Amino acid sequence: MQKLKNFEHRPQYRQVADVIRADVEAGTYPRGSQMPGERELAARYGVTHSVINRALQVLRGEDILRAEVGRGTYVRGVPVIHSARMIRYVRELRESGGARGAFDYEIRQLGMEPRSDVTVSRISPPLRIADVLGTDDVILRDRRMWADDVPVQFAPGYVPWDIAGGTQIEQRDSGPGGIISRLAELGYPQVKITESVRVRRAEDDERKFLRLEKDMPVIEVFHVGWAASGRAIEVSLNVQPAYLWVNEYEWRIDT
Amino acid sequence: MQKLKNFEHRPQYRQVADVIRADVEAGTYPRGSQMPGERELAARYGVTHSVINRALQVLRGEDILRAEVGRGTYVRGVPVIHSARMIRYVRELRESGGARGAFDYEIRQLGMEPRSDVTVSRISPPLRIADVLGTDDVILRDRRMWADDVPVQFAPGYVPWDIAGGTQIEQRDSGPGGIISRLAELGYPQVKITESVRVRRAEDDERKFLRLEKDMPVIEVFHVGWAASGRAIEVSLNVQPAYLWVNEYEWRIDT
DNA sequence: GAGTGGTCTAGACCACAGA
DNA sequence: CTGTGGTCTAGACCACTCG
Repeated sequence: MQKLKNFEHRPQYRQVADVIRADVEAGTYPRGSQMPGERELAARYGVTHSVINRALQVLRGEDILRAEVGRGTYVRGVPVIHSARMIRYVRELRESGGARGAFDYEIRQLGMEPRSDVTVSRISPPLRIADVLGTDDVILRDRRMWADDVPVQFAPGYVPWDIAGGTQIEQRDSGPGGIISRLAELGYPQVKITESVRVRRAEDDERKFLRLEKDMPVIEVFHVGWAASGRAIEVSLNVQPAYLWVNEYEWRIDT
Repeated sequence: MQKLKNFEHRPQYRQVADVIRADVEAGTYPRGSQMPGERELAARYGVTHSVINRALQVLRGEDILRAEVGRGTYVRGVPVIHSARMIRYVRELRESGGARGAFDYEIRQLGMEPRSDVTVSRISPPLRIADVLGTDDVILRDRRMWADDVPVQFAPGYVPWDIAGGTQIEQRDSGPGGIISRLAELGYPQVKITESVRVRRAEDDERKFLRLEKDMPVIEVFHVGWAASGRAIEVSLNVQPAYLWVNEYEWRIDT
C-alpha cells in the first residue's frame, strides 16, 4: 500500500479496507473461510499491524468480517434475507406450513438450510413486555433461528400465563398454525397486529448468539397481537443483524 | 482515569466513553453544545489523545456526539421520533392536514419545530426506481426535513412524467392531500402500498445532509404506491438516521 | 507457549476551519 | 496563523484459544 501522503484524503486504513473488501467479493478470501492473521495481512499490504486492525474494524462494522480473539477473523457467509412481515399472519398460509414456514421459505429462497430452536419457560418478563401484556406472569418462547447453521435471528415471544398456561403453547412444538392458531382456539383470535421497527445496538446476549461485533446495530421488530377485546395477547421481538434483513409490509387503501 | 491494568477487561477507551456518556446524560455537556477539545479531554480524564479520540469514536457511533474536523465535537440534540407509517395514507387525515401533517405532528409531539423543504426537478432516476415505475422519465420531488433546524430525514419521491408532467405535482406545494390526492384526481388512485424497511450505511449525500459520521447506519424505507391497474405510480425513499426513528405498522386480520 | 485479535503510548504529521 | 479532529508508526503488552 503506497503512502502517497494521503493526497486523495482517503486514509490508508480505508484504502486497505477497500482493497480487502474487493478481494473478499472477488473470492480471494472465500465466504465462511478464515482470513490470514493481522500481522501477515500487514506484511502483505505493506502497512502496520494497527492499520490492518483498523481496516478490519471497518469491514467488521459492515458485517463482512467477524473476528474472534485468540482464534482468527472469518468471512461472513449469509446474503440479505427478505421477510414478508404480513403474509405470515394469514391463517391459511400459516396452517398449511406454519408460522415457522414463513422463515423456512425465506431461507430456502436463498438456497440455504433453515433451522430453528425453541425453549419454553415461565418467567417475569422485561418491564415493557409486562406493560403491554398487562401481567408479569408469562410464558416465554425463546426462539433462535439459523441459516446453514449461521445464527440469523433471535425471537423471544411472550404470552400471558393466565391465557396459555397448561396448553400446547407451553410445548416446544405449538402445533399447526403456531401459537396464533392455539390462541384462537382458546377464545382469543387476533384481530389486529402492531409492529414497531427500530434500530439499536445489540445487547450482550444478542451479540453473543448472533455473533455480532461490539457496537453493531440490530433491527428490533416489536410485534404485538391484539384480541377483539383490546387486550394484547401475544408479544414477540424479532432481533436481526441490521444489515442482514429487509422487512416488507404491504397494505390496501380504501378508496 | 485509572490504568488498573484492565483487570475488568473493559478497555480504557470504553471506560472513558462510559463516563463521558454518563456526563452527557447528566447535563455536564448539554444537548447541542460543543465539547471541549480532545486534548483537553485527554488531560481531564488522564489518558492519551488517541484514547479520547477512540472513546469519542464510540459515542459518535452511538449518534450521541458528532464531530467536525477543524471545528469541534458537538452533542446531539434530537430525541427518538416515532412514525406511524400507515396513518399518513388515510385520505381524510391526509386532506385535513396533509401528508406533511403527519411529519409535523410527529415532531410537534416532541416539543420541537418541524420544517421541510422540497425541490422539484425532471430527471432520470436510479435504476431500481426506474425499474419499479417502468420509465426513466420521472419527476423528482426531493424533500428534506428538519426538527428545530436539525436535519432528521431525507425523502426523495418519484412520479412518472407521463402521469404527472405539467400538473400541480410539479409545483413545490402539491396542494391539500399531497401528491397522492393529485394522482387520484388524475385518474390514478392508489389502492395498495408496499414498503421495504432495510438498514444500510449512509451514502455521501445523505451523510452530508443528515450530518452523519462515516459508517453510520440509516434506515431506508422504500415506499411504493400502486394503482388499480397494477402499475406503480409513486416511489419514495425515506432515509433516516438509524437510531433516531421508530417506524410503526398496524393492520387488521381477517378472522 | 505460540499465535490470535485488541489496546495503548508517545510522538508525529495531516487536512481543515476560522480568526 | 492556531486549534480542531483524524491518522499513523513502532513497539509494547493484554486477554484469549488451542495444541
